[in-house]
Amino acid sequence: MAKPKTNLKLLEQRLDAETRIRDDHHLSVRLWLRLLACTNRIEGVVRQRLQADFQTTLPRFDLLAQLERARQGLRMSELSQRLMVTGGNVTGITDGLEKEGLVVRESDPSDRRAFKVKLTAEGQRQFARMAAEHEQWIIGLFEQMSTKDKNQLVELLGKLKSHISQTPDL
Amino acid sequence: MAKPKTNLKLLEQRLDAETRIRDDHHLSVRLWLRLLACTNRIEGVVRQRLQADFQTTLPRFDLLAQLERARQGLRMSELSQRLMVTGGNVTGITDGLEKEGLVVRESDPSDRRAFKVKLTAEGQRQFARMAAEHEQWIIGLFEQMSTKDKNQLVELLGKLKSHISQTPDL
DNA sequence: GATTAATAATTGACACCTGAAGTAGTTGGC
DNA sequence: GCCAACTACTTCAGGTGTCAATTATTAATC
Repeated sequence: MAKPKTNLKLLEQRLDAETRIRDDHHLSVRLWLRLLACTNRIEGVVRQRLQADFQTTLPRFDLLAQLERARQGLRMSELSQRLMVTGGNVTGITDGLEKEGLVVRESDPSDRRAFKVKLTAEGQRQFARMAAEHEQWIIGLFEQMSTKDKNQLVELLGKLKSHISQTPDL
Repeated sequence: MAKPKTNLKLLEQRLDAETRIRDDHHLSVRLWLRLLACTNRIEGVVRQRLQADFQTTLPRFDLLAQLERARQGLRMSELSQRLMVTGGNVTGITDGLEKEGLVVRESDPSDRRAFKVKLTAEGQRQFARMAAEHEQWIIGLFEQMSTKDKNQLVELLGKLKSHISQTPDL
């Protein structure tokens, strides 16, 4: 095998290209780490305050929020989809909320395998209180960022979301 | 008390202002939900693949990654800070990794309360294999986004991060 | 040098979350 | 009508995460 003659110009171009690619890769990782840091921080604050002010948790709050928007009630499987968690998990959280009287499982006459999960009156009251506070927390966390920057972020994250939703599971 | 004469122009301005504020609040919530959706999606993909390809988990991977960058070893408390999780959690994950032989706790002669946690040779081998794959996953997930957009996102998330890091715990 | 306060790590109780296996009810051919 | 395939939900085991309490050691104060 003959040793190939090196073409400096080409080599330089190739190195530049590789550098660019490597930088771009590095950029992706940096982006991911930053995304994660921001999300974890905000989630942590919200979780702490839910605990401190209302003695409840984020997953419970999220489940109530879904029911609030769907007064006719939701099936366990619908909750599972909307909350993006597994069915087994929804069972557990619903058990807890039902025990606290914030939620009921009503058996669905049209399909005896399924339930309609609904907010109780007490559940509605409690959620309303929490939701108002919760919104203020979110607003507060983002308030130092300009409206322009927020709009840009929403825009860019929208792109990202549509791209990654194409990546298949597994 | 004289009934104030309504100034339509001012009233309109005020309504506009309130609308703007309400929209901005809505914007913050939308931004938060989108941020969360993106992060959860990516994290889910990474978690699934770590499980499928390496029979391991994200927290274990993260802990190994910290040790890889700190060859001299890290204390449990340092791991706790860097991983942004509580000490009790680090104990558990380290227990698992030690049982699998990827990590060792070396007692620190300068402070008999503390350990230096270090990667074993096997730990280094396994992590190297995983890290290479992992980087490709991240690159793949972001590859449809332009370098310009990625740079902008990193930028904006940087701002967000610095703002929210000012929010005090509790 | 003895007491007190602070620090490093572990433990235990509880909540989440997943994936796989199990139960009960529905549905679509045949 | 019957049965196989599917669907709704629960259960269980295992890993992750928190907080509060505990143990062991070190540091600080007197």
